[in-house]
Amino acid sequence: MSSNDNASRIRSRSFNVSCSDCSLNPICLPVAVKEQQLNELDDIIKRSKPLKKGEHLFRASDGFESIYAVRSGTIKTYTVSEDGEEQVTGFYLPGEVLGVDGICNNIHSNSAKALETAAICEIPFTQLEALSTEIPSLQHHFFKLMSKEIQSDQQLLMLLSKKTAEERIAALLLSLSARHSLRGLSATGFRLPMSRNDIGNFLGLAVETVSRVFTRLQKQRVLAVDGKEVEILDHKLLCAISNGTADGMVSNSA
Amino acid sequence: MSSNDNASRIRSRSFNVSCSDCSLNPICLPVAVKEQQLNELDDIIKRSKPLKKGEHLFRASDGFESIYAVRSGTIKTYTVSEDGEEQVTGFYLPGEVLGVDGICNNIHSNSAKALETAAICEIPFTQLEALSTEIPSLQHHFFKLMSKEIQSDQQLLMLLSKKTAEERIAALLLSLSARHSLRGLSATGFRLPMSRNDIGNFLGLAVETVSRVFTRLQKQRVLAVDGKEVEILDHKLLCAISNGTADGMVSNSA
DNA sequence: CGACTACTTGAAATATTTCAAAGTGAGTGG
DNA sequence: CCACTCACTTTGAAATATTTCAAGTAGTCG
Repeated sequence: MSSNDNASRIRSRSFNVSCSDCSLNPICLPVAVKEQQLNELDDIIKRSKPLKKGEHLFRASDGFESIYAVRSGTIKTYTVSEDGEEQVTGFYLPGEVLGVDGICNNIHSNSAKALETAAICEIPFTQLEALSTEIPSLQHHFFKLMSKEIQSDQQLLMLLSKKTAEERIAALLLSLSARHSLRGLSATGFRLPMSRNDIGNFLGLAVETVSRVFTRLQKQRVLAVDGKEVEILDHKLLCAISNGTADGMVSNSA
Repeated sequence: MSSNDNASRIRSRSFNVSCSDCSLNPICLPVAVKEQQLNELDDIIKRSKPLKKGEHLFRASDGFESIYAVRSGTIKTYTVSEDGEEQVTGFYLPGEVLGVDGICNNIHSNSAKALETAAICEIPFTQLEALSTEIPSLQHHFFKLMSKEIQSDQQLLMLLSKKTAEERIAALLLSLSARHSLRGLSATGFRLPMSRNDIGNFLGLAVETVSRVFTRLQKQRVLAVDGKEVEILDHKLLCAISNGTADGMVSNSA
């Protein structure tokens, strides 16, 4: 609808928002750092001009230098297999950190691309490591952050190997919903920044299947979909679908 | 064949092998620690009596206290979804470290079970963190280790969403082969410590499919399989199969 | 406005699952 | 030491969800 919905457009000045002024600071790296040490973190963070839609933040096989926190917009990460197949490995919303896959070999194993205009904070890893030895809570936060990445990958594994198309899509929508909610945004209505293709790729489904599932979920009155705009009409049922308790709707209230 | 192949049997004394005496030290945590500091690492490691086949090292929802390094044997990790479905998330060979998934919520999200008698080093995480702030190379190693876990999960993702049954199994066999090789063991002949069921579960396939694929690969002379014993007869072809370059065998020598 | 890409829908093709049953192996107890 | 049981594995045939192929529609951008 609103052709002017550049909510995520970055005003030029905002390049230099410091962590202490950033609205994401309660869910981003700063959570791990005390007020007085925030400057130290702030000092190593580089904020360059926003990425435009389709631009790469880094590419697989690039040398690993930094990790990145999303300030606005959405980033998708993906790997390309030897035979050229693309696999989307994640979608990163504001406040989320990406690039940690590069640590183990000093080379990025994913590429990262902006799905829409995106402002990014770059955090040189060597400096972050140094800072982490000084600020144990930052070190700890980092361990947690990587652990969380592992967990979310593993949840996705479960999704891909066990679930039907409906379940996978329900799970993705619920994940996005929860993450929006964490950011103080609507948990029920939001815009999918990625294409159907990306969704299918991420979930291991053909585009056509994604499309069909959206249609089915609309017929069931679980969703209202209008292009990229999604509204969750029946959150409970969507949960049920996501964990295979659908149809009969055992409705184990909890 | 050899009914006495208890290569992995632990002699009672070996409970207390220190890191400096452990044959795995070039591939395990000690790689990150200088000779003189090895004692400090050694001091926080607990070595209890070996797990017997089927015993749990920890269970999902257990409080997270420690991470674990496998000294001998094989550990499988798995999660259980709300609806009770099990998903195998990994197999851990000697020298590999597991349990890091628990860091982010202070609760293990996986269960870990011995597939055969297994000796384990337990490393209390709080102490490891403290030590990591003192030994930057240890901190770095840890970041690497977790990063590697992320990468391997992501490779598995690719496997599950893109690949055929043949490709998945080829990839698993190649992974095991490479890891054996890294430990100085045969890359071509080894024993699968896990059941066909575990393989199928891990790869997102029905047991029957796993069985059928093994049979097919044998007919193609790629493998010789005798129960849990596997021999890779045609490594090159197995690689080709694993990345979808099979049949026509484009044989892009490299 | 036209060209392009993204999305949707239908019908046929297919790989894998599911169901069913038989074969194999290891471990236990007589 | 053999027989019995139980769990694991293999194999076949039918069922099924998803993919693939094909075509049409909608939305976007120059």
